[in-house]
Amino acid sequence: MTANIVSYSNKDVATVFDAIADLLEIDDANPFRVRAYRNASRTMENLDDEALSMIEQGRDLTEVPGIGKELAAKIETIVATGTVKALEELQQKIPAGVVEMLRLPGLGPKKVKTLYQDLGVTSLEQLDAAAAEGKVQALPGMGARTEEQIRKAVAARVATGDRILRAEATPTVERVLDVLKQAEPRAKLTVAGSYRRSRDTVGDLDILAVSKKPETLMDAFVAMDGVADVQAHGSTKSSVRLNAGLQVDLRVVARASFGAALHYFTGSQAHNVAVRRRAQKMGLKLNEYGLYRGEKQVAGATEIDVFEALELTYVEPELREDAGEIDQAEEGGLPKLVAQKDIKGDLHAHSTASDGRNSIREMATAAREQGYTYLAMTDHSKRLTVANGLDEGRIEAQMEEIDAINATLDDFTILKGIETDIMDDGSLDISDDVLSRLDIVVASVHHRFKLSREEQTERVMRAMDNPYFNVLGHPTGRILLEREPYEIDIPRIIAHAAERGCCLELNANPLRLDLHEKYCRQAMEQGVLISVNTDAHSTQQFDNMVHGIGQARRGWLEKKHVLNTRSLPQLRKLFKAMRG
DNA sequence: GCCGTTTTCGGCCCGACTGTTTTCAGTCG
Repeated sequence: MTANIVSYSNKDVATVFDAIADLLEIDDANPFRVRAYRNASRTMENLDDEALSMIEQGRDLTEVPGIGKELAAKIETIVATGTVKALEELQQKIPAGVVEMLRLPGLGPKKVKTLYQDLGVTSLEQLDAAAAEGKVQALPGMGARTEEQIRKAVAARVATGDRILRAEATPTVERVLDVLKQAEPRAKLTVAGSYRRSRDTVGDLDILAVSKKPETLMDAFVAMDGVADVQAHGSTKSSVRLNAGLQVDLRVVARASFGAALHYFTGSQAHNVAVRRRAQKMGLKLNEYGLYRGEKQVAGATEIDVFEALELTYVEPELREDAGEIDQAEEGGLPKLVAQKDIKGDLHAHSTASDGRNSIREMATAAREQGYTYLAMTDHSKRLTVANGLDEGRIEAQMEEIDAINATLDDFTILKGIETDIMDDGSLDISDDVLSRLDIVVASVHHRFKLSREEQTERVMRAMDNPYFNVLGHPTGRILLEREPYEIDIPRIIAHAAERGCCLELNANPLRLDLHEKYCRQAMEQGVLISVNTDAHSTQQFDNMVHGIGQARRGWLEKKHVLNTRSLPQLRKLFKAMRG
């Protein structure tokens, strides 16, 4: 046995395939070959089973849709070595910095190739310098405008990253809709794109409008405050980049096309491709103006019409990722997704006792205003000294305080809880005696993020074995755009939770949205309940539930799959069973 | 590179806007 057994995950395979696709594009390969790699990358990322274990079990990778003989062989090589010859050869041919240029808006594979081959540019810095010196406009197919665009794009790239939190984009969405509404009060306005699909982060914003005066809307749009750069300004489509770096697209269509346009503009691209292919097979053509048989529009005014004409039930935006939703829609088997109104209470919240901003009573009042019937107070426990975590004595005092407040409430209940720390060895940092007297125990990892996958997984599984353990808090510890999840085998955790009968949290904090949708779906399939909690540290943060619900819906969860859609008596019964 | 109730070869979603062109390629979503 060697000391360092390294294996590579589906995620690594996806990364390699994407890199190959980028390089192939620049190398002027067959676009459909490029697409095959892109599709395979997406497929691998969403695949439930790890390729490595599939291979070990002797399963045939070509059974996975979009994976043929060639790609299956490459996957085998990648999971063993982390790379593959095809990638290495392309990397020899094309330097890494060239790929980075591909990410700039306005630059695609053809121009990047020209810049690289004719000017020898291999980094953003070199590109900017070449543009500054006027070398770019001398190239075939490029002019002064291209050069100017490149300089702006490089500056914007340096200033801002790629994507922003969905929650962070919300004020911009509201502001843009407001500007457009004022310009043309009769316009029908909708936000589409990944924002409408409730993705955790968004790369740009897509606004759709129905209006008889498209020019009025377009003019107001490109002239609005905060526009740094107008990238396109047409009669039905415009595109701007805001000062903050975010790109916003506006599309205007006629009423008869609204549904088709909304569907098209909502995406995802992969979903659109799959639906259009279905239309094609039925002898129809789907575009943003409608669904057509020859010249005749057969649907398009509403999304429901379009789906119906394609013999599909309505697909909620959150499910439109080409992840099996089309097959299910054909069979009428799509889930009835959980909604905010189904939530009866929040099971993870903090007060001033640890690091929260509001008292228990204030938190309870705010939770009640959300329409909830219960709230679990789960302050931090003693190991987390920076958050003024509670020891056993303070927990007992808090239990008494909660009893006293509950005595004054008639239609609302505060549950006694704790967010206990999972220690290095998988024990919990509060004694079983005290845990046994609480209504709910949320347990979380707050330190030692760098353990190996095996160690971290074992640690958390041991914590779950504690008889008073109810919910695993923010199971992977990810912070969006900031911190990767720690190494942990979530499918194993899910299997263990199924055995043990305990729950996983979907933390609704927009920075976390942890558990990821993919694992929500896996948990659901194995009968593990998900608790959608805000982890509120102030009364305002109860509003974060909407983000958690969005992620839950992306994870195909129905009301019955979510712990805190249960009434209080049902909840108590479940907790009792967990301890039984 | 994948895929097949029209095909094992020849297809592979579809259209708007821009810039550099004189009729269209490139890019984007």
